[in-house]
Amino acid sequence: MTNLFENINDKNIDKLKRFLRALTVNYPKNINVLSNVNLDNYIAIIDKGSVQFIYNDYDGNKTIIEELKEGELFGTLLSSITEEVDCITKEQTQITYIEFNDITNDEIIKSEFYIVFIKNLIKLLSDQVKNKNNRIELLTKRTTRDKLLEYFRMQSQEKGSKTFTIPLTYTELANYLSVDRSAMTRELNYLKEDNLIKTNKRRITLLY
Amino acid sequence: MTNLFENINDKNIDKLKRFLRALTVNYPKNINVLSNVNLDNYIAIIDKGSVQFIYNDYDGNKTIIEELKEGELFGTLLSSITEEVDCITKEQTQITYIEFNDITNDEIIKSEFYIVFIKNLIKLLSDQVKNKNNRIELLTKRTTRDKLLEYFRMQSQEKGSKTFTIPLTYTELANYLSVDRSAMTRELNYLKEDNLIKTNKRRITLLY
DNA sequence: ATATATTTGTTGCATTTGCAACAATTTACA
DNA sequence: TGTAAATTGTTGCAAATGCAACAAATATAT
Repeated sequence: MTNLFENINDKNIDKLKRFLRALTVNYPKNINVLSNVNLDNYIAIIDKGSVQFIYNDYDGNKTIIEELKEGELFGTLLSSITEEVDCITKEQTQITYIEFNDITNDEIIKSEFYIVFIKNLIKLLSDQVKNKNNRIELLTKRTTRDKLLEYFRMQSQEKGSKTFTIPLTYTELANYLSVDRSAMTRELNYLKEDNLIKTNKRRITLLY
Repeated sequence: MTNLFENINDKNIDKLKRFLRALTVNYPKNINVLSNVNLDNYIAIIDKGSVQFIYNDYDGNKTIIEELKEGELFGTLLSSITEEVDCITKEQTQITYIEFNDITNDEIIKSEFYIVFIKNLIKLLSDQVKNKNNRIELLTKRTTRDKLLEYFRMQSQEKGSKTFTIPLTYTELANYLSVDRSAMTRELNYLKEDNLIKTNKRRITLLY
């Protein structure tokens, strides 16, 4: 995974951040991040840790919209951040905020590492689109079975093996695929009965 | 909608494209675009027209994955473009291809409109993420009813009115929401019975 | 203008799925 | 280490939805 400051040495990272007027904040676990942010049009990068975006229903229900990990982006530029959405740190988390307009401010564009930075940023944004495309591909499958099989196919391809360990808990996976967890467990059992997969905890083997 | 060459005059656009070694191609209707592309790691921008990405099933079924219009992006950088996917022009369409590495080639970074171009590109990519996020928000709704209501809410907000005309045919909408079209029609009827909406062709009025 | 293609409307039926309500197991942490 | 919290497993049931197979209405092309 590329990070925003890939191929820039530590000294220059500090300089770069100063030029960008970037704001880097360290949060403890379980902090509502958005409540502290007073920026206008910004991109936020998760340097370390992870956050959950939680949608608060009109009648008090909470839905996890997404979970972002190291290297992932959010911000007004990328998503409609509304009143109803909280962004909660899942662990100690460091986030860097950059104002959109500062991406091309006078100071930064003259620096010798600007090009590298821009390339990193574009790469990160592209990866973000790629991730979303993958999730959309899963979500558009009509049945839980197809969602699971497609997810396993992707994992298998990524890991280069018919056997792999999924990087999510089953609860998180159900959320990611947007299906009921218990119904998903049921479908996993059917897949096993049909000899399409074998599982051991979160270790999956494709049998076809 | 921002376009890649926003705020750059026509003369400079030509220069910019030359510097970027950008390839601009005009396609007639119903052409398979990807079959002609011989680039490595690229971003493609739809300058004019529209395309459909179509997934070809192992047993001959076709599914429309997505439809991209003017200003939207695709390419190896943004999506896994595989054997099974075709990209078909829906009308006469102009597409510009840019190699990722050329985004920061020596010639281009010295030009006076580079900054504008970079900002446009980042804006376009961000918009792309935003679009995907919106679609994901819809797709994660568990019922057709909720998908429709959320879609209408978004449209209503965007248009700033309780009455608006949806920019898709109902067939396309069903595809976008990934639900069966006939089941969607049924649900639309329920929504009308429940006095939540009124429709006239593709003109929707929210009654709440 | 007319034939052809596309979109829309409708309905029965089988299947899938969400939901609820548990128990059992595993993990986190004070 | 012990207790609380989170995750996983299971199942009955009602509701939602995909699918198929049409007819009707629009739109598109020659």
